[in-house]
Amino acid sequence: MDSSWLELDSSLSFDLNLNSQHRGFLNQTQPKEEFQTEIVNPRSKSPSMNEEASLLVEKLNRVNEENKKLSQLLALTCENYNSLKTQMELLGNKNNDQGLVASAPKKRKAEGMDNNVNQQGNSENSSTDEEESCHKRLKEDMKTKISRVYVRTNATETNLVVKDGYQWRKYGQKVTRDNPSPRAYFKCSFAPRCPVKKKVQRSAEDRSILVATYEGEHNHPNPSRPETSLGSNHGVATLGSIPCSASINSSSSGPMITLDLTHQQQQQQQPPQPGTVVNEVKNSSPDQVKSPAFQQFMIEKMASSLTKDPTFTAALAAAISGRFQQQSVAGRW
DNA sequence: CGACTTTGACCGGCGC
DNA sequence: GCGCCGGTCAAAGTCG
Repeated sequence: MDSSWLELDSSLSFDLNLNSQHRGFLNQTQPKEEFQTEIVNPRSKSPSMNEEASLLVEKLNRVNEENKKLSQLLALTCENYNSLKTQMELLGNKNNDQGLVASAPKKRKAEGMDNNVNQQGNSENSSTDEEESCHKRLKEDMKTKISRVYVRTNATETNLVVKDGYQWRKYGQKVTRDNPSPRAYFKCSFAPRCPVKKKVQRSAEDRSILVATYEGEHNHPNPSRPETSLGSNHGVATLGSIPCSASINSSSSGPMITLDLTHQQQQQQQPPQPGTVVNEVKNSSPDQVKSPAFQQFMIEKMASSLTKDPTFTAALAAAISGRFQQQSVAGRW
């Protein structure tokens, strides 16, 4: 179990569950079949429109299939996570019972390392690799708060700029092995002692998506962020006790719904992401956020809050109808 | 002229 | 020990 696995897990859980919840939301108001026929019927006037409609239905079914597959993958991933977590807890308890903490990897220097772990590390080599990587990850989590933001941009653009309201100074750029796009390194330059760093790189899978990785916490307020600077179709909702922001954007690839579950956190340390189309943030420190139970709770809260929020439903309806209008206009030309 | 960007060099961790 | 790789430094270049 390494951090990349967890990142995948958390991103999947947000995106996919959101998807399934959207499906659920749509199903609540209109069963899927009806939803589809509503799309089809107005277009049954001409054969070409019929064709187009059936293509759309086909496409919709394909997407639904894909969502199902991904949901299954997510379930499997959560299952794996659960079992690993249980194992880790068992190992942790075992170590606590013995008054031991797993020894830190020998090769690593004690950079920002938890003193307890460092001091108690001893010559005993009983810990497994898995254990070591778990502890390494935990230490890293303690050391820095890491969050990721995905921003859709023009794939042809070459600049690696993610506008988030903070001032950044670029101090390096590298081409990494796993991604042909260069990775840019930024430091927060607004406050002289601000420790926050940012890495920006285009996604290897989708070059139109910029992946910004934030490390650390700003020790100053966002210089350019008025509290109400959310975009026109950006709204702030509360999922139970969990504040978040939601926005609907019409991009070239269609209306996309953004849920920012870190709104509360961002008010303190992370900037908002105006224009963000896909915004997933992994705050790795609280264990509870990672737990499947918590994620399930979040999903349920999200679903109920979204379906109850008239602003959201209106915006969603507008985005969907806008998309259909776009397609029917495009189909005519 | 100062602030910022670019880019090759350098450093340290890690795997073999 | 060696080489690879990600991250950082710092001199040179660019821009307003």
